[in-house]
Amino acid sequence: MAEYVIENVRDFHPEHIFECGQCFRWNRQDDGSYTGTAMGRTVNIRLCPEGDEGEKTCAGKVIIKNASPEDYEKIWRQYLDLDRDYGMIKQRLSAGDEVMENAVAAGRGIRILKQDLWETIVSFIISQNNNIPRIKGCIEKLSALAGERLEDYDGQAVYALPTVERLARLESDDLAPVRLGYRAPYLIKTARMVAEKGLPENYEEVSALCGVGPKVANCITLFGLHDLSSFPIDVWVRRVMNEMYGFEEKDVRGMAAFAAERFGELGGIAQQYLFYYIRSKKGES
DNA sequence: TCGCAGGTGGTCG
DNA sequence: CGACCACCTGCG
Repeated sequence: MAEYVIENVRDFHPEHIFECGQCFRWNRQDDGSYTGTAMGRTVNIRLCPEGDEGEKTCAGKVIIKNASPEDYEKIWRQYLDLDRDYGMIKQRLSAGDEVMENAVAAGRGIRILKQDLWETIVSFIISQNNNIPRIKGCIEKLSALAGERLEDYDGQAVYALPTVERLARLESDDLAPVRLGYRAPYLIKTARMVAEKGLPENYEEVSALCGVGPKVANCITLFGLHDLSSFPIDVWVRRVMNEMYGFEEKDVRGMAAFAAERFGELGGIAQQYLFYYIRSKKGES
């Protein structure tokens, strides 16, 4: 199987990237690498740390299994956001902010993936009031039920997420095997809205979709529209803001205003460090 | 058993 | 507006 090797990558760690809550179709392998499907392709991604500081700074070679040089230039370079200087971003976020300094140290290899807009819409509608293993299961089942079959990987059948058109023609009952619960009608309604009016282009249009409130809308603008200033506030971020920045648990307005003021255009990236940080701390206890 | 998991839509006052 | 509250589902 073809491998593509990227030399001298910095600030990149598969575990941080694929476990920081931005995506649901990447799965950890025994060797610490991640296998996943995006943009119609299935690949495996791993980091080989290099140098004395390699492990600490997340620097080294990134190896993409099942990718050609053309795939890399056309897909993965953008998808993995490899042209952005995260070292600089981390420095700016950490300056004068001890909480963020620790968060950045915990999730130092995070990068914000440039995901497909429709995929983020479907994924984050499913994510509401739900847990990550079940979200992943739902997305897999939904793809197997109504998605296009892609090239097999490792002898396994792989399916794309259902298209807007396909989903728009289905009824909620058709999705019963996916076990989406009350989210099934949200998904169908949203697919019909998008089939009718096209994909949303800003926060307001994203918010108009069915099953999309402020939290999911911010996830979609951040991960699907690549607006890095978006700052999704979920239970975990509320927890960090409460425990580390001293906000009242329910003061979401105050948290949003603080994030806009403190993190500005980097709000979304800051959110990912905070999310990864608090979740990794919880895993320790 | 029952609360919880990356919230939202509907319905009150 | 803002504060409730029901809601599919599966797991500990």
